[in-house]
Amino acid sequence: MFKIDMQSGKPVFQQIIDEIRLSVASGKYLEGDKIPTIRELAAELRVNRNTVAKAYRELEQCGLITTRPGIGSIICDTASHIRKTEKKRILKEKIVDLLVEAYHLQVENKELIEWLEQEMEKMSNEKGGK
Amino acid sequence: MFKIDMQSGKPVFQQIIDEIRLSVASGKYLEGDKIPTIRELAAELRVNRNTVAKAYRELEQCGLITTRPGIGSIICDTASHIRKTEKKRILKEKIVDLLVEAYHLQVENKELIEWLEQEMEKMSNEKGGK
Amino acid sequence: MFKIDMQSGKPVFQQIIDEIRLSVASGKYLEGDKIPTIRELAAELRVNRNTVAKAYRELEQCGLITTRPGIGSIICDTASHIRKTEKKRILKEKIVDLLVEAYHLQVENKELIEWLEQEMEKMSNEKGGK
Amino acid sequence: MFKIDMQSGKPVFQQIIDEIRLSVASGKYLEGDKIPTIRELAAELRVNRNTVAKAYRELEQCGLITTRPGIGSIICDTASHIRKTEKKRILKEKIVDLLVEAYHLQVENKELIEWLEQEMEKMSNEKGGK
DNA sequence: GTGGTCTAGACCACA
DNA sequence: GTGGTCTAGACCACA
Repeated sequence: MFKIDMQSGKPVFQQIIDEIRLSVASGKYLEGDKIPTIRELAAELRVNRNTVAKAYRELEQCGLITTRPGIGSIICDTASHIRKTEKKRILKEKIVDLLVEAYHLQVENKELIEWLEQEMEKMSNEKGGK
Repeated sequence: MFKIDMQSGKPVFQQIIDEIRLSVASGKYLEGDKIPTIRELAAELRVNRNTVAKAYRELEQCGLITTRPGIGSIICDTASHIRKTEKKRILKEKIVDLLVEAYHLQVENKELIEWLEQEMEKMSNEKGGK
Repeated sequence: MFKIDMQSGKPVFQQIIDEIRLSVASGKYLEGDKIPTIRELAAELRVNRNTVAKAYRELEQCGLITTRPGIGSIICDTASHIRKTEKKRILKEKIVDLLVEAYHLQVENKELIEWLEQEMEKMSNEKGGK
Repeated sequence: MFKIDMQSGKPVFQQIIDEIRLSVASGKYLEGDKIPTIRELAAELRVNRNTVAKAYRELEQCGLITTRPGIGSIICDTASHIRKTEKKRILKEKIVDLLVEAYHLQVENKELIEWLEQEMEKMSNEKGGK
């Protein structure tokens, strides 16, 4: 599935959240798909069950999955109903971060957009191939 | 100069780092410019001297500023000598983050690129206006 | 374990760094070994937790240990991948220091080498005895 | 004469002390030689006069130079009358430092001794050539 | 006046 | 239980 990077500094529970969100965004998981149980994923990633539980709890709270005790978790909703201005605020913050980093790495705007478009295509291919 | 958001969840020292990196990226600071002393910035932002010192220490360690006891700190190097493959790795990670977020917020690729280009223009204007 | 000398003029955090580097060099710690937690070492040496944390942060930054929140710290890498010329530069500086000191103390070169070899043997004995 | 490295982290006054001690150890200065006045050296190195004054004060206090107001400073004594056990203590500390560093840089004992002997020869040549 | 070191102590996130 | 962040405040070395 995916690997946890213990050296990365990013909290383990956050890595799990990010990976599951990526799986949904790239089409690996579709609405209604079952995802691994907390026990299964904890065993596979060799992390504490509480850590996986925390990740699932947050994913549930933001509406991406539903966890039913005894059954497991399923992807429940890929639609987000946040207002446009809020969306713009969230994404602009990430965009500025990206631009600042690119500036310090001395990467040209043109090249940055190229890489962005490559990743967009890669993602939509993964979805198409499914 | 800028404000610290105590509610944001982002550590104060990290906000300081991000703001100074942004100031360099947007051309507000140029190589050789003096930045506020630790004491000055701490007083202005109303945070502890140690917190500013921590931010400056990290900025120094990654080569953006030089701090000399008894003198203060200056912007010392905006050129980064990281290898191309490494640059690509760093930026692709941030790009994927951005795309995942955009997907979940149901923002079209086209719109995302538009917003990115707006921010690019805004930054280069700030530089030009200097 | 070891003692902190509050009179020595050498900063406490630096003494901690030096002692742990010595422990690794003399074979007391091997790759993968757990070292005391920040809290434990602070209690034992009777210094502030922040001071130990600073020492550990620097040891981590130069790649000798890995610290993980909630877990503790382990020795992670005794191999240094610095280029030969760089190694020579670093050590020659220390060698010149040593020779200047020996000159002013009027210690003969022959005697200095003798003492050096004694220390080398002492260290390798500690490793062998492990 | 020599350069001050403002980036090195070593205090400026300490760099001056080290350089003058080196000059004596390597035979560049002999007993009775005049060294630059505080004003001259401060001008040449482009550092604060107080900083040079501090270095000279410490050199005088440990008996290496004599400063006479209005006249300047001369090298006055290269003989140190410290007891043997004290000498050994001072040098052993520096030797252990050197060995720990060499270990972490993965430099063999044999090679380290080779480099030490090279520096010894270099120094004695400088003296002979005088 | 400047940054560096250190303390005591509070509160938080994570495993 | 572990490390991380932050504060208020003291004292020191250096320029």
